[in-house]
Amino acid sequence: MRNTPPKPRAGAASTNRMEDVALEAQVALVTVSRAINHPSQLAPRTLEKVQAAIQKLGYVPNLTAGSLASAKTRIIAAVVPTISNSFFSETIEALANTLDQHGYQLLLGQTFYREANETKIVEAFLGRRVDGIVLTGIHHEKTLVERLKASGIPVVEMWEHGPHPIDMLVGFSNFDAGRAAARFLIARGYRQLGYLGGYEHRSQQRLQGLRQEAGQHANVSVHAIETASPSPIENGVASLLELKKQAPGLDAVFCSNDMLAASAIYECARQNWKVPGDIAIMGFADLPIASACHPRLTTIRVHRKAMGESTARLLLDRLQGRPIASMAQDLGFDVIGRESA
Amino acid sequence: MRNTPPKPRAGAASTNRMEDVALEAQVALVTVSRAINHPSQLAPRTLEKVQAAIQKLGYVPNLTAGSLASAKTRIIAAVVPTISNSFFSETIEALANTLDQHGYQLLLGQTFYREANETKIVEAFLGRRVDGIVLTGIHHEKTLVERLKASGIPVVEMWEHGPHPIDMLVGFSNFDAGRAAARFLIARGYRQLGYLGGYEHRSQQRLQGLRQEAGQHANVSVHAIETASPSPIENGVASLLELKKQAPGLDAVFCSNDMLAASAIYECARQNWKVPGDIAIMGFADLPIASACHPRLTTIRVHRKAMGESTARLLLDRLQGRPIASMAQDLGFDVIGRESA
DNA sequence: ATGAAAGCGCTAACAG
DNA sequence: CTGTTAGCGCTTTCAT
Repeated sequence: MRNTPPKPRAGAASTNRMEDVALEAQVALVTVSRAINHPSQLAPRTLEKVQAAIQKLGYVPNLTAGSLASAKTRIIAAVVPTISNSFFSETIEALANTLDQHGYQLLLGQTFYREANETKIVEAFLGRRVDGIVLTGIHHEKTLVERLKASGIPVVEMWEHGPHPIDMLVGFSNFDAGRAAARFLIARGYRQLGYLGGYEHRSQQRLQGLRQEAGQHANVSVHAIETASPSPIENGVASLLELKKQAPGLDAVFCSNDMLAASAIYECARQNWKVPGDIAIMGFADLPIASACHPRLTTIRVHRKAMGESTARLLLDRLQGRPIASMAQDLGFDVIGRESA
Repeated sequence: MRNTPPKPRAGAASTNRMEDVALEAQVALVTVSRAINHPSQLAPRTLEKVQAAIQKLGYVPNLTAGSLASAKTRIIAAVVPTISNSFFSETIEALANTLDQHGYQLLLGQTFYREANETKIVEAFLGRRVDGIVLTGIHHEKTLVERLKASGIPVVEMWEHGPHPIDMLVGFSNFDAGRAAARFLIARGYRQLGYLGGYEHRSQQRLQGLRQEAGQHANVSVHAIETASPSPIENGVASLLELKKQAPGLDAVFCSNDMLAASAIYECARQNWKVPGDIAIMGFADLPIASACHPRLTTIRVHRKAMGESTARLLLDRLQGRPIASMAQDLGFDVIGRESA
């Protein structure tokens, strides 16, 4: 049935091509293309004919070919430390979902908290000529930043906030979140603050914030233990005990993650420490578990879903040539006072 | 510097092309291609020359073009209900990581527990000519199954087990897991079993298993409440209270998810119910929180990471023409007896 | 070991 | 509104 059946090459697909549809519908190949991509440009009757042919042949357009011809892939790549952390999985979920609704798809990369991985992964994504790139945080290898800036490809950095984005930015200040936590705890009368968190960059920023705010108050001290993993649970609980041993007067602990905080609350129960009587616990993120805890967890809510959605919208606006309202969006955070602190 | 600088088309990339590298290295274009894809076929000196040129120009091969020419995309698509659920995020994490190590990348789709979404998403993936597809579960729309079978594309279904896979299968029997939970609870002396879980298909299978095992014992009853969402926390806790009201003699509850179980344990503390004295709680999955709980959570461990890795390996073996040891892998599960039941 | 030629399946420009 | 022509940048035969 083929028009020109030349010696079929190795990679030759056994699938129907646009030409087959054109033949079937008795129109030119380009008309089929238009029926798919710009249906409004066609006469209703022509459109129908083509659609019928597509239907009949079960034709599925080859987007790879389309991408090559149009220099647009309709793929967005996102790089996060790991999707096992609810922090990022919910943002990615929202991002992918929003993109999907507009015909874009998400290619996923994970760094496992290694900067060098990030550079390598993005390199691979650039090779795929993705239409946009989403990065976690604002700290990247210098070569990566340069490459990205040179490429002119839309980039969104998320989950942090800072003065010199590569391109666009959607996040919040982790430092300020740490300060807010300190302010909250201090206002509630706690004086010996502890910090439980990993070595991850954003956690560290929150710790800095905590320290700086605490430093502005007499009689307020900060005790921190970094656990070995970036967002730990088991280690975290061990660290709580260690922390309490080092600073017996510890009266409140700010955890870098609600899951860690939830585990800490369990550990306090195990130790027979009253929360918040003997020790107050504050979390971070406002994950679902935070409101299920007993006592309910005081925490800092960050807008995980909104970050994903805003990131998607920014990218879509840019790709579709719409004006960008604000290149750097600070979505902030909310201190949620519950029972645990 | 271009060889033939014709009127630059719209989508014309400003990037270096293979030809630019060839010019720079004074070799034929195809030699550059080989330097990248089959370096062993080249004379060492030629290879060096080309690599130097690539380096000098900062050349990044266009994988879209390569994909079109070779009919291979090196992209694997995976569809899960949602990555917000740790169940799937850890499997996807392992999958993506393993694929990445072999030069494959992951395109992510989420159904949000709607079968129809799955069909639509996979359709889009097929348009991208992905090299393989990963599906969650063994229940799909009929049209999807047919399309997939007809396409001949490698498919792995995961997180369940059953007799008629579309192609390959990596998972475990949720039904058997439910039975195992019942057997465990009954052996520990519990008689009025409760079930807390969502309407999700795999949860339902576990409930069926629980019921069927319970049915084989006199004096053992099962009380179930389905919560409104597929894997709920807040509702789940409310349901626990409801369940206990309906069946005051309830002595053990099997939760469809460790997070739900952890929340249930918190709720019991709030109600002043001793766990496991007044009520035993059993979870599912063995998430990190399970071993941090107080009391530590008795649960069923499933091999989330291993499922992702096996899925990747199966796909890679198939794509690279290696023989497939077993097309359907049952990775099983382990009952982990801790303190809560 | 290297090269020349011929597409992969589609979209964009330019007519008509 | 529809068609013709010319590639997108790469990989694959097939030849040397």
